[in-house]
Amino acid sequence: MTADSIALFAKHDLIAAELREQIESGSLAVGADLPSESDLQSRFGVSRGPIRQALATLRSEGLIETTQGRPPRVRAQPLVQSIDDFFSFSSWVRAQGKVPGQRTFEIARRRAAPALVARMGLAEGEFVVEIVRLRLIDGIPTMIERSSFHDSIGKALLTFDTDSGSIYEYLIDNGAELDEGTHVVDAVPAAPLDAELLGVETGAPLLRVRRVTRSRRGLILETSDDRYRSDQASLLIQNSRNENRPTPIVARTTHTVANA
Amino acid sequence: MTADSIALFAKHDLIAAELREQIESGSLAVGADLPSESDLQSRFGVSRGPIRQALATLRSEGLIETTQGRPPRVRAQPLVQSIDDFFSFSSWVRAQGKVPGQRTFEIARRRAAPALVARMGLAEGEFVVEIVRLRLIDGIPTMIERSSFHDSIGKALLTFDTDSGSIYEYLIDNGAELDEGTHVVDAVPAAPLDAELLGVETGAPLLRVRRVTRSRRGLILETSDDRYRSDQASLLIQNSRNENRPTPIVARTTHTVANA
DNA sequence: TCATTCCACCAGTATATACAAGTGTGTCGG
DNA sequence: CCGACACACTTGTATATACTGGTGGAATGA
Repeated sequence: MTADSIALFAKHDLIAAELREQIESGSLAVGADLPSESDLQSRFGVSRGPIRQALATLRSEGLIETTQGRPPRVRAQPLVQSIDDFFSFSSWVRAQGKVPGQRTFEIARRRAAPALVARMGLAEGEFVVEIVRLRLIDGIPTMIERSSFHDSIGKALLTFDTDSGSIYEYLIDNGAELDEGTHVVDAVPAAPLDAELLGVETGAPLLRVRRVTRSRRGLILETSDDRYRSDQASLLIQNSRNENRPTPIVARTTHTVANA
Repeated sequence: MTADSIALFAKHDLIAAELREQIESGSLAVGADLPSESDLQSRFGVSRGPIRQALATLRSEGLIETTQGRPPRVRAQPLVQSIDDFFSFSSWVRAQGKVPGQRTFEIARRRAAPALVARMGLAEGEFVVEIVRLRLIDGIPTMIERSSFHDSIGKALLTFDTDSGSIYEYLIDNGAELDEGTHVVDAVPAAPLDAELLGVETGAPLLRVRRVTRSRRGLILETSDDRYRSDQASLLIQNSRNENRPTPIVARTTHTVANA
């Protein structure tokens, strides 16, 4: 996990972080019981509130499961990705111990095409910065990325070496408020150019992820059309009817995960 | 929303349900402020704890967003599907005001093939119940479903009219503990048979969702391989870097949603 | 030996209270 | 007229306490 520079001053965040690290490092084995809430209270020297808040965080991340009457348990398959790993290709690949790569084919600042004007809610004639890149994992072509950035943040990209690394991280570091994203996932046939770059046959099925990224105020800052070689990447969703974990876990995977 | 027979006795659940209904009915408009926590305390006659728990639930569902120092606000695009709508094709289609349909091609009880033995963690020679169905939306072929059920619950299906409706709902009503699911999403070319049934060309890209459904105790009760016509259905994921809403929202959509 | 009962422990829920920290408004002064 | 400040209100965080109901193992009895 990358060091998160977000302030973690609250006790429940510190407690959650410590327990999370123990789980991810294997210090708390899969299936093992966590200390009971009262144990955690005395260990961390806090009251029950922060303990429960920390456990709720881990539960929402799918790392533990809780049952009334029993201590919390470490869940099997503690697959968790940080939100950055979902937004950023580079961060995702590195989190899996592999090496991300990219080859930029085009970066241009131009007036948005009519379809893009509608999709991004722009005024006619507004500029956007468009980038087309091939993304690689350990040198293997994996994804074609076509992004359009709002001019306000896109201009910064014109001076950025888009072959050097993560646009997402660059923008975040420069203060861009890429806050929330909507992703629509479907399957499309590979166009001739995409097929050649990805090393598949024309018409081969690709997993397409179209993303719209908004600022906190709802302004659309980026739209993207990412097409993955489906033998290189897939999407994983874990969800539960159990009221203890009402929200799903979503992650990208580099290959089909074993059915544990 | 279907009437949920799950017990909702806790006050925070009742409060969340009432606020949720006000949001979904439009009684609380998008962007409008919710009453402050102290207002809600006096309105519902409870202390601050259950109020905050209810708000946390709505926040995790993406219905509201909260900021320190300001009352909670109703989020734009309150797209929420119940968990049943994600597990059950029929429930999902009906929730969108459309008519689900199904044509059963095969239902059989047989010894599990070696690959299935491994995938479901069975003993060699164990029986499974396998079902192949074409699923339709308003009469339009949309998905090919190949499911394998653990014998313990599968036997009940042999006396069920699998053309009549939702297997999932039938099993739940009969006490099956289908508790959590893992879905792996990728893209595959249409096999000749699938292509014919779905009305697409052989090799056309299909969105494949492979599901493993487990009981609360981790026993694998069902595995399924669902292949969608990608012009009929797609997957939608909303997530946020904002710490207020750490968990994503996942939903199936019947067509590409407009980029609002 | 084995099933049943009992009980200590545990998480879920709820109340009351307190302080820190962010937001927005209104007032005051230049 | 407008900027700076103060203040009321709000959510975030934390403590202390209490009760309810589920779990699992130990003690009990047939």
